[in-house]
Amino acid sequence: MQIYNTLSRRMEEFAPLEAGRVRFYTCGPTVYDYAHIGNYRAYVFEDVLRRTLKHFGWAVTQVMNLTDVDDKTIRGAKAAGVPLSEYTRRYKHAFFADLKTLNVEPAEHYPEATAHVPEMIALVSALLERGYAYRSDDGSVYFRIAAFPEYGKLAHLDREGLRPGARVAQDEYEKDNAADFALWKAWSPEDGDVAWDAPWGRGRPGWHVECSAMSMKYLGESFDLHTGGVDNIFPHHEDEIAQSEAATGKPFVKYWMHCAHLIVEGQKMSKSLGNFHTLRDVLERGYSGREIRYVLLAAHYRQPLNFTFAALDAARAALGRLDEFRQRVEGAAGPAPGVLPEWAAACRARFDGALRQDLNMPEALAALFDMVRAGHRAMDAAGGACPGAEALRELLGCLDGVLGLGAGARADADAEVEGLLARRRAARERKDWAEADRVRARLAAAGWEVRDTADGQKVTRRG
RNA sequence: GGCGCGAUGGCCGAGCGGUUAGGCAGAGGUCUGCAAAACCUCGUACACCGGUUCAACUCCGGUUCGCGCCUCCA
Repeated sequence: MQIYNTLSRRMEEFAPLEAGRVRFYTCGPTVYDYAHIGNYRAYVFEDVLRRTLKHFGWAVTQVMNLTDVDDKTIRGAKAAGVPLSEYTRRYKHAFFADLKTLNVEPAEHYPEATAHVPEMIALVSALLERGYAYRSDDGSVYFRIAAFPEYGKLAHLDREGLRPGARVAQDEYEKDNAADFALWKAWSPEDGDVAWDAPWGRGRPGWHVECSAMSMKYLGESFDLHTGGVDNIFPHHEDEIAQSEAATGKPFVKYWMHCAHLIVEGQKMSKSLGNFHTLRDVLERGYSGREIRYVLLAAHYRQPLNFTFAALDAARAALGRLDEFRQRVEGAAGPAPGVLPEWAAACRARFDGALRQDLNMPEALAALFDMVRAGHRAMDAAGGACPGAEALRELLGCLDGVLGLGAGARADADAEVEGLLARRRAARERKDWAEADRVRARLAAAGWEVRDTADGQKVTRRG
């Protein structure tokens, strides 16, 4: 498959270092708060990527880190008056619950920063030994970018472009060069009891070194794929490359993929605009994880995505259409395996082709919807019969292995609903349309939609 | 200032040098007791100005507007 590699800024044919297996690292959350839908766009993108790799037959080893020590987590724990680990545990659990809501497949490893400090210390030691890092008077350790000529190759920044910006913290006067970044931060009183002992002093690891140490531990010194949001390109991923390649002398990552941000109702998501949404917020408005997932994956990952509630409504309708088709196929499926109809085979080819083209999900979905139309038409023409329904059902499952949209909630009618349905059936048999419509209205009020089909009444849960 | 991205029909959102993207919403129709679902038909879409070309939404140049990154935000 073709993917767009941020490193080369062009499309490349994807070929993992080891045949048949993809080693893949994903920057995970900093667990200091609930993640927002922008974060989940990245995680859903990575999930679709992971599922696509598996769909094309590669075995996948994916690692997603959990940053559970940094300025924000320390500050949060302090404000809450609880130990750091207790504070972050809550958000770790929330994060995994959210992934489940969005039907994101679990990665193979979720290493926590606080559990890998020895590995980070080893990496920093190697960088010190090789002359790529230096200690400051206060016991911090910095990476010397002047020692790594390729610094800037991912972000395509030259050193001239790295002038000190307004955001450089004032307390970083210890650095030789303003663009040098911290590998190790010396303990300061605000850190409280959050500290580890290193040969050069007490403190805590810098953020970038965490990803280098943990990715290389689980995936090796060189691996295939590293992903994240575009905002991670610089400095985070640039710094990871510098640290890792300086320490090992080997290429760090072969392909880098970054997803664009999302905006909300046409505007940048921000708390002051009141359009900052966590996943929980959106669920509370009555939308399902499945609907949110649909919206997040329906745009190409390298394009900014405009997240709107109108789009969620459209997603609900689109998913309803998919569910309708699936149910019709399942209803038509018999025991004979059958042969996949031609229109379905065409869809499969087009769907796969779209994925191979740098994960073109809009095109893949277009293929799916075209198949839905062709399928209904074929079944209508055949009086409801569907030759090859078994094979078709299997295909739908296969495509959903990539999409992860699953089946709609199949709520079972309870006794009361069954009773109403029986009443309506009787009314219809004696052509008492007024009574039939009254019962339908009652069911609708209870959230059930009735449809009269050739096979009798069918109810579906609405809302 | 540096690097980069975008502008598509009411909304979302692909794409390609010439042939229907797709979804949602809307209009008409078929079917149905009525609905619903499904199917059929319907929108003279590609920011603006030039240029290249037999042909440009698609390539090139410029303009306007918007956006991202330039030290720890997916």
